[in-house]
Amino acid sequence: MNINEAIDLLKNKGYKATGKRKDILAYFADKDGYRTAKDLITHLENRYDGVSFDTIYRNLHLYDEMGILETTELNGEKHFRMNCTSHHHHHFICNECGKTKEIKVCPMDDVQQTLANYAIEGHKFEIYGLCPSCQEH
Amino acid sequence: MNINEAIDLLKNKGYKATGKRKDILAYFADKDGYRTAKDLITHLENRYDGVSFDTIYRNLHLYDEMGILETTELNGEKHFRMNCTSHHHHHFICNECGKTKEIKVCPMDDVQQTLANYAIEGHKFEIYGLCPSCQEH
DNA sequence: ATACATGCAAACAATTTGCATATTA
DNA sequence: TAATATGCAAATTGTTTGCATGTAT
Repeated sequence: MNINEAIDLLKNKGYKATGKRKDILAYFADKDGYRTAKDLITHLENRYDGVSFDTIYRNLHLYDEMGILETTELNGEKHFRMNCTSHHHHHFICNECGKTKEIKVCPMDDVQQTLANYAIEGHKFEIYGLCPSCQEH
Repeated sequence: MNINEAIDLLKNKGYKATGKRKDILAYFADKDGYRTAKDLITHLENRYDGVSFDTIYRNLHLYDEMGILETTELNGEKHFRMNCTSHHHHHFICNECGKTKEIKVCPMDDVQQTLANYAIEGHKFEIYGLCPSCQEH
């Protein structure tokens, strides 16, 4: 998902592509890791006088529902990143810098038959640790 | 991990096996799913006049650190269940009743070599959905 | 008796909401 | 202009902490 696709999606659904909405998209577009609402607001404060958490959260939720962002919960805080809808995959998440590395393996393949009578609505497979560069400290 | 093991562990580490600590253990001992602090307090309120979240949380954390309980985070709330230290495994978690089903497959086996230069500190593999009985609604 | 546990009250942090105003299509 | 977005302030929810008191060993 890139910025223009996301903006089109917004417009098609009757939402307005405001400056802040675009800036939020731009913020996530060039990051390869999960970021929190706090990360985002500190970034936005540099270019706007007043940015409020309510707007941030409203838009993060909107983007999440629209599938523009993906969400994960870590230490009681929600973390967001651009959604790569093109192919299903999972992430290694660095505990230090938050960067992610894509994992192509999806364990669900091995588990489907084990859960034959269960209605699967979702799953999560995440690996935490230190990426190579964060180990050099 | 059963109640008596947990109580011994407490005592060995110099902690006291108080009535509430035992009741908390008893609460989790016969559940096969994750429960929240709120679940626990509603249960305890029936047998105690005053139970406070601070005590609950203090003990849940203690049990978590001691490895008596395992924790997962779901919808901004921490969920706890008895830790089955005997063998490493994962869970299907019912979105309706919270019950879990054990999954023997661990996807980490397939991923180790992909992350050769990464220091893995933990991982999470959880499957969400509806268990067979919760589908009959 | 003494160290650990608890309750109380209050603080915290992340997130959400109502409502009036501002902004985009 | 008509519908949607935003800011403000305040409320909510989940969780944590300090301190005085209570309790298990």
